This record gives sequence, structure tokens and C-alpha cells, in this order.
Amino acid sequence: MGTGNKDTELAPRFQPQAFESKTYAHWWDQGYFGADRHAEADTYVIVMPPPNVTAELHMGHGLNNTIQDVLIRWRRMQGRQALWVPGTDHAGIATQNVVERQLTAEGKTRWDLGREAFVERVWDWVRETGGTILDQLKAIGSSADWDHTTFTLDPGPSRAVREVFVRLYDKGLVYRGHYIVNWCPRCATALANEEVEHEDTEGSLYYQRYPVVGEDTYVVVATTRPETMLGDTAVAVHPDDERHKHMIGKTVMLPLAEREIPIISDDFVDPEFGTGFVKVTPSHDPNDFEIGLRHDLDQVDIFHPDATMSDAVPERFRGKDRFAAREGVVEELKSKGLLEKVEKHAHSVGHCYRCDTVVEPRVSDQWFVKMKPLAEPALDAYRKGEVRFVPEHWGGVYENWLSGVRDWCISRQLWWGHRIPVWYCGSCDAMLVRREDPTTCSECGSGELQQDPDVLDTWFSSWLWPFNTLGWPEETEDLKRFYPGHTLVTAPEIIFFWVSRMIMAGLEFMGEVPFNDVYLHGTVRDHTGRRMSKSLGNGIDPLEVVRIFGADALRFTLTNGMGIGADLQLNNEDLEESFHVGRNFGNKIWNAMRFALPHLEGDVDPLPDPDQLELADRWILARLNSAIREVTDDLERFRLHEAAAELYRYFWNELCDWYLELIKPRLYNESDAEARGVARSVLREVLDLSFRLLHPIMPFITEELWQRLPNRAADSIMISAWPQPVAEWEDAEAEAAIGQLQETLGAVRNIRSEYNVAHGRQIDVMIRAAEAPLLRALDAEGDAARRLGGIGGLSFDGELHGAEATAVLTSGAEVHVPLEGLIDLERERARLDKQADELRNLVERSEKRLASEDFVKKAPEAVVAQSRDKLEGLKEQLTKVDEKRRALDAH
RNA sequence: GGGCGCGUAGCUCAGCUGGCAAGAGCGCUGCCCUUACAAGGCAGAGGCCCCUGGUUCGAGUCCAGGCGCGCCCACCA
Repeated sequence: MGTGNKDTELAPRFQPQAFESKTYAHWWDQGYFGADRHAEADTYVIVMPPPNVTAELHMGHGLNNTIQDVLIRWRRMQGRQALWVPGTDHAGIATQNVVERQLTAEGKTRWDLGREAFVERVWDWVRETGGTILDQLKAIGSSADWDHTTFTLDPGPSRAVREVFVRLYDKGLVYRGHYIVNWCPRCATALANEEVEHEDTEGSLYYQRYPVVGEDTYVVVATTRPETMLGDTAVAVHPDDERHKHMIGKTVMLPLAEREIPIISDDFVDPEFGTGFVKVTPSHDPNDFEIGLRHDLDQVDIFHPDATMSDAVPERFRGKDRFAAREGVVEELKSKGLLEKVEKHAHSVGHCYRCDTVVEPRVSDQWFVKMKPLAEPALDAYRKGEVRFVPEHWGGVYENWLSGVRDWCISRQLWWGHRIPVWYCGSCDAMLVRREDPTTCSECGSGELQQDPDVLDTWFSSWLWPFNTLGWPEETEDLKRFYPGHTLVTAPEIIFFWVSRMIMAGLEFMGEVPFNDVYLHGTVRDHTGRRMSKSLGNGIDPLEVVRIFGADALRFTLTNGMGIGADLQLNNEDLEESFHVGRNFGNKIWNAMRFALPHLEGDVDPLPDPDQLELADRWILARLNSAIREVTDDLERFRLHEAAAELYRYFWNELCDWYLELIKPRLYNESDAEARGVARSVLREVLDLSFRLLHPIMPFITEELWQRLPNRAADSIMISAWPQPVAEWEDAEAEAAIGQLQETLGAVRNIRSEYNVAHGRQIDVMIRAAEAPLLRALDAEGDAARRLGGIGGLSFDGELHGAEATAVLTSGAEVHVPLEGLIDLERERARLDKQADELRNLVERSEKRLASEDFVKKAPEAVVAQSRDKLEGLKEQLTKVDEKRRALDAH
């Protein structure tokens, strides 16, 4: 970086704590996170799913933001004007609940404080804790443009909310209605359908007798909620129900309440269920509400907002909680002989998604958004391919939901949030829907205006996120330049809440979808498979992981571990087990550089002409090319786990295990400056490009090490160019040669290991029937090969005596190791027999395949040819193994 | 009631458009503190790819059915 740490000595261990925060601060100071709205390049925009403003970072955030940062860093390196827009959400109901819980602990309620003081108290809490999470995101390396940080209650987004409300109202898409909605008695507010979580519950079905007026008989209704009978205003049967249709028009006496209610007929009733008679409670059941409208039934609201019984019920029940009332009702019915029976009954019960209280359907005045007109374009856009989902099947979920979408209840009886921009005139009853606060009534001039007490659903501001963060409704430069964006990274559970609504809002207000790709990642789980959550106490604190293992280890582990659309399991009881792979990989990278650095002192020439390169150089460049191709392709297809795995494999098993070892002879040989120079140039180049490939996933260590490389092309790896494959680096010849060398050394090492040849002891190796690639490799990399195999004398095509350990390679080349005194003939026979068995097996399979006329005729020619070659090779291997085995017998 | 996902080594999982002599990490076994790395190196053991049928020259991969797990939606009185 600017200061340029040029130490050639690195600490022997990777210690991320030593540089991560310093590196991050430097990036920010240099302004690398911002996109230039005036630059020519194509943009790449991600809007961050805004975490709740008072949230603390958990692994879900860690995963979500790591993915986004990988994509942003990669696209930025590709030269796109990459903008990642961060921010926080006021999270109406969630935040209000937190503060209410604080009040509860103090023995107070929000009503004790009053609206103004309560909201001020929430603001205090937000000021105290808000934004913490953004700092925590920085600790994991997030390169969001913090200058664009937005809070959903900021003046801009607040203006946007009003603008949207008024526009939709003017279009008739926002309306006020007296409907039955989901009501949370604890939060004392309405909820949208999506905010209700259904849980299967083993409940009871109560069969209750309602005496028929004027007759000595009764009808039996079945219900899971006996207490609601106090609000019944009818009993219904199906119009075609032969058993019961004669009852239509009669009247029953509602027990306990002692009210007379009619028997009516309605198509809704399923004659198969229960007795065929249904109690109708228009105030407390969505279906009954509809029936009530059709038949003009009374609505008897038997609950207070907190679900205690209201004055509409007989005095003895008043004030009781709904569940206590249920018991009371059941007891009384039983004692009066009006409870026929009780059956077990499985059904699902709705719970508030924020406090888990059982939701109560309740009739009230609420504001709604008419969804159909907004949903149609959103469906179209999806069907035309303007929005794609990864994994694809989520598109079906999106489509399904939008196709059957119901109107969206957007008013909340909360105090924390965007106030509904509607005023009611106290003198002429006019309703004013305004962008700006009115002071007088436009109808009558009165100043007696009361603003609607409710606030808007949090998602009513979130759905504008892709453009309200860019200044909308102002026609800002940002908006023109950075809308529409490109990728949304989030979890599948908010497809309904957020993803689909953003698409609707984008189309409605901007005329374009807000992003093209929706990447949906899985859930982080603990080692027992449970979702990690605060309430379960099984979470892992990402910051603790950063402290112990570093942000890069965290990021690598998350990226590498999260298969596309799959969940990620981590062990919250053993952080070492979960994160050491990432940490170890960091250490490997660190040590590769630690090895390389002393060899890169002084001037390092650029890559020489191809004809000056050694075989190993050509090989690593070809392998690097392949890594560039694969990693880029994986990122393009959101296959981050495969990108990570490929990088791990390439860097560790090719670059470190082989290339660094192969060039050691040249690097250590000071007497051949030219050969050493070539190795240094290639080493520098390969590390440079490898660090760049690694950078999106492991930004800190790559920056730290890249800064120490000579001949850097940029001030920071963050803004260096993403590697491109180089056509001249393709080199099948080098790949074949080194490939055969690897197999040869593998065979030698295997023999050493099988015969427990001491590590320091050199052995002679004789190779017979080597093909050109292997000869070439042994010629070019002989010194290294000797070192890696602990080989003393290397000879070719000599006489066999029988007392050698032998391996036959796939090319047919034979590796013989004379082991005077060490060789155990029995053991060697067994080795060869095992090898021969395996080969015979393969030969058999291969022959069988080729013997099939269908295969030869129908399979592609290349496949058949490959199969023939393979068989030939196998046979040759087998022959040689057999030969050697016979020679051993003769010995 | 409808829909979706998953079932591959002891564990956690890759395996994308069918060509696999089925992979990785951890764990396990043996040898090695070889001057980049013991957070390491080298060598190895370990698999009815859930079951049954089908399509195909060829199935871990595609199709159908079954079993087992998980999730989502639904006006389940």
C-alpha cells in the first residue's frame, strides 16, 4: 500500500489480526469502495438486504454479506463500476418489541410513556446500538460504499414512502377498508398474511349443541375454538345438504350468550366436515366474516385488542383471557349438557412472526394495497426472463405466490415507523392523503386535523430499497446511473416479504425490474442440524471467528461450505473444527509467500518469451489458465463453493505441492542467473495472478501479500485487474509431461512407503519403456524429481534382476526400484497381485463394453476411441505387471 | 390438500449440460519436526452413490413409484 511494507521476512504463521483492520482502513481511506457515477464502464450494483438497525451480526449476516462482497469485489476487479449499497432497516415491529421488553423489565408499558416519549425512547436505543452491525460488517471485509449508507427512516426514504403511498392512493391501489385481519394481541397490531407463521397443532374439536327455538331439539356444531361461540351470529348449512336443508330459516338459541341467531345456508359449508352445521362468527374468523357480509349478519366483537373478553359477552366472562374463557365456556356447556363430545383434531394455528403469540383474526379499519395490478407485471417480467432465480426452482415459488397474491395489509397499530400520510378533518370528516403535512383542511379550512395514528408496515419502505437508496423520488445522478441493479443476494424465506415486492415496486415506479439475478442461499445450522438462532443460543459469533481465525478464514469457510441452494452446517461447540480449513488455507498461502519472498528480492523481470520457459513454468501457467477459466465461470454462475474449492485445489495441490518444489533447484542455484531469473519471473507472475483470483474470497491476506510483490500493476489488489486466460499459456504438452512425472514420483514414493525406506535414504530408480513426455519431464526437471523422490541413481531401460519393487504406470512406463536387502519377495508378490487384480478387473469391464455392438455403433466416436485407447493401455499395464510377477517367481 | 428440497466414505458435503477407473475436508492408519508451512509433508485404508423399476450403447447424474428426513404454501369450522 502507500507505505509499502517491503519486509522480505514474514512471520512463520499467518496472523490475520496483525493486519486486517489496518488494511480495511486503508481501503476505505483510498476510496476504493465507491463507484464512480461518471465513469464509462458498465455498472454492477447490489443492494444489501438491510439488517435490522439494532441487530447484532450473526452467521446468517456473515454468510449473506460474504457472498455479496465476493461478487462485488470480483466485478470491481473486472472493471465494472461496482456499487454495493448498504443500510439498515428500522424493523418496525421487531425494534418496537425490543424496547417494549425493556419497558416491561422496568414494570412499564408503552402506553405509560405515551407515543411521543416512546418513540423518543426507541430513537435513543437506535442511536445507542444502531449502526453497530455495519461496523461489524466491516470487520468481515465488506466493501460496501458506506457513503451510500441509508436508514429506512432517513428523510429521503421517508419522502419516498409518502410519495409511493400517495401515488398508489391516487391510482386506487391503496385503500382503506373495514376487514378481518390477522391481529397480534401482544403487539396490539394488525399483521400481513405473510407475517403469520402457521404451526401444526394437536387441538380439539368440540361438538356443541345449540337448542332450536320453539322445538325440543338442537343442532350440533363443531369448532376448535369454543370461546368464539359468544360471538356467533348465525349457524350455516350447505344449501344442498339433504339432511339439514329443512332447518334453514329456523332460529337457534345461542347458549350462554342467550341470543337468538338464525340458521342460514351458504355454499362455503362443507357437508362432509363435522356435523354439516357451522357456527358463524363474523368477527373472529375470515370465512365467517365473508359469510357474514353475504348474509348481512351482525358482527359481535367479543375481544379487546389484547384478546381479553370484551363487554359483548356475558358479565362472568368479561376481562378473561381468551384461553381462560375457552375453559369457562367448555365447562359451562358441559354442565348444561350442551357439549356432545370432544375429538382430537390436528390443525394449524397462526403465530405472530415477531413474538410468537397466537394470532387472532379481528375486524378493524386498516389500509391495504391492491396487489393484482402490481403482481401482473412482476409475473410477466419473470416469465420473460428479466428476473432469474438461483437455484431456479425458487422462481416457481415466486410465481405461485404472485399468482394467488391477496391484498396487502400495510397499516400497523404501532408507534415506531413511517406514519401513514393521511389526515382526518375533525370538523368536516374529510380524509386528506398528502405528501406534505397539511395544516388546514382543504375541504373546509378547519385546522382540526388528526393524522392517522397508524404506521406503515416495515416492508412498505423496504420494497423501495433498490431506488430509495439512490435518491428517488429525486431524479438524482445516482439513480440514473445505478438503477437498475444486477444481483440480489438473500434468503428464500423473504421471497414473499421482500423480493417479489421489490420487483413489483421497481416495475411500478421505475418501469424496470430492480435486478436480474436473485441468488438465494441456504441457512446456517449447528452441528445437530438446527437453525442457528439467538433464541436457541446455538449461534456462532462471526466476530469471535474473526478474532480467532481471521476474516479470510471465516469467508473461505462460508464460501467453500455453502453449496448452491444448500444449507451450511457448522459446529458451534468446536470452532476449530468448523473454521480451521479456512485458517489452514490462509496459513498455506502465507507460507507459500514466505518461501517465495526471499527469491523475489531486487529486480524481477517480466515474463520471458515462451521459448525461454522451462517445462515446469509452462505447466504452472497452463494450470493457472485453467484455474482462471474455472473460477471465473463458477463466479458467473454463482457457484461460489466451486470457485473456492478450485482455488484451494489449484493453489495447494498444484502451485504449492508441485510448482514451488519443482523450481527450488533453480531458485537455489545462484550460479545460473538466467535460469533463476526465469523461475523468479514466473513465480512472481503466478503469485500475482493467484492472489488476484483469491482476493474476492480472501481479501485481507491477498492484499497483505500482494503488497510485497515486486512489479505490482496497481496500488491495491482490490483495484487490480481480474486475470484473463492467456491463449499462449495453453500447453497440453507440458501438462502431459508433468502429469507423467507426477505419476512416476507417486509410484516411487509409494514403494518407499511400502518398504519403509528411511526418509533420508536415497534409492536408485530404473525406468523402462518411458514415453516421450516422461523422458522430457525427467530431462527438464531431473534435479527436482530426484529431490522429490529421494532418488539417487536414475537409469533407463536396464536389465532386470527380479529383486526390484515395480510399478507400471498408465502410460506403460515401468518404475523399478532395486531394494537390496529391503525387498521382501512375498510382499512384492502380494503388491503385484493386487495391482494385477485391479487391472484385470478394469480390462474386463472395458472389454465388455467394447464388445457391445450397440456401444461401438451408437456411442460418439470419440468416446469409443478413448475407450479403445484406455483398454490398450490397461492391457499393456497388465501384461507388464504379469511379466514382472513371473520374473519374481523365477527369482 | 397442494408444492419444493434432500438421501453419495465414520462425519459434513462436492459431483453443474448422462461417458466415473466416484471426489474433497475432517476423522482414521503408517512413516517423517526434509531449512515456506507439524495450522505441515509423503503414503494408505475406507463407498449395494436410500430401495424398486424404466429410458439409454452407457445412470450417482434423466423418468416413474416407494421408503426416510426437512421446508414452504392453503379460507384444516
